[in-house]
Amino acid sequence: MSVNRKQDILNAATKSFSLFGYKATTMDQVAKLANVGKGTIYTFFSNKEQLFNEIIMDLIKQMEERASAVIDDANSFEENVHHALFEMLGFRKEHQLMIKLFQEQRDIGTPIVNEVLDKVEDHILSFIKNKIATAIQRGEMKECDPEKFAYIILVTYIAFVFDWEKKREPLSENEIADIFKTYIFNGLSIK
Amino acid sequence: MSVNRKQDILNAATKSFSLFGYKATTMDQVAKLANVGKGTIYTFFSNKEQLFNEIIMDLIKQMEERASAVIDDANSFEENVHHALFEMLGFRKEHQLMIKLFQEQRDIGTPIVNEVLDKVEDHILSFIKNKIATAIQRGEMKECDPEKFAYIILVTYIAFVFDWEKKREPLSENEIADIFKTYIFNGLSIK
DNA sequence: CAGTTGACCGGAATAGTATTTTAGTCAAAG
DNA sequence: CTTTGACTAAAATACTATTCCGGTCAACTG
Repeated sequence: MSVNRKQDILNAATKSFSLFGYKATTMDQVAKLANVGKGTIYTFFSNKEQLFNEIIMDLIKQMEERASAVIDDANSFEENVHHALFEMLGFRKEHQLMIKLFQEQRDIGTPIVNEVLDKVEDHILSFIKNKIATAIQRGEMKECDPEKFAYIILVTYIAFVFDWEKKREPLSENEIADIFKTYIFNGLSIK
Repeated sequence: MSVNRKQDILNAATKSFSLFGYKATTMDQVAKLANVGKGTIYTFFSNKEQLFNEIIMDLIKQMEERASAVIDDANSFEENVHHALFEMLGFRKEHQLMIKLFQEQRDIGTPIVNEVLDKVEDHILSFIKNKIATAIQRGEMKECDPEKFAYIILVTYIAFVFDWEKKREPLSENEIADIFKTYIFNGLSIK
């Protein structure tokens, strides 16, 4: 018997959620994958939803770590935002669990999945908001409402990274960076 | 018997689509509302989808007329875009048929409705694109890619008019105009 | 006896089937 | 000729039977 059954369960559940989504993952499945009895899961997690939430919290933490890792105080605010956002959106685009959850949201609309993806978006938004507020304080950009500006940035990034290419030629990372430089940051940065 | 049965049918169908949506509107229903036999509908329209399309084409025409009506060459490009977009989005928000179709897209996802709403969006996009191209030619704004810029404008407007208020305080028309002035047009207009 | 387990329960989802509805046709009526 | 509504086949819906699954807990184990 493993020494860290809680982690085994988390790993098994993550794998199963990534492979089959939230709805199609059964607790029996997770128990089998984790080599524990089903009852054991309920000694660590009060129910399926809480198990899921714990995994998502960790995922958010990972995203923020990756985004932070890519931010360099030597760079301009604009460059940092771009790198961080690309890191986060790339994460969303590559990470198996995220992909599966987006599918599930589109195809089934499982309420718990909707909730969780909302939470992820909130975290990204407040991450950007903080960066903006800091940049203003440091005098790197003009005064503005960080919440609204963060919203514009996120909405536009999502549009270009995910929606644009549904009906048009996909854009490279550099093209998207250019779009932001030209249309969004252009009037707001202080040179 | 009415002299213009085709128009009667169009009116009846518009009413029914507005009230019940595309899927829940039956051809029997339309026939009854229009006071014609069901067969008569098929002498003017080859099928339900074509009848629907004809109504939508007219709707698009109406939208463009309203948008054009509100554009004044004496005003700045920015003001004109704002007024036109607000007119169009207001139209979408108020027009009974549009409201019903958005509902149907959300709740059922009827493919024909998706198609049609896509077409509406395309028309709005190319409307904005044209305005941008003209503004550039006239030297009212800096050189830029009209397609991408139109996309940014539409995406951001939709986000602030429809999505922002799902989780936040709704914004007034003036606040939204200000947001665009501050964050989007700021760097692009030529004063 | 603390920690673990899987058989078991009830409600929820799904599959299978019967019934109804509806887009489109066409022979008859006007 | 144009108009019509009864008709048809296919699709949608309602209904029922069956399976599935989250969560529990009495029994088991070391």
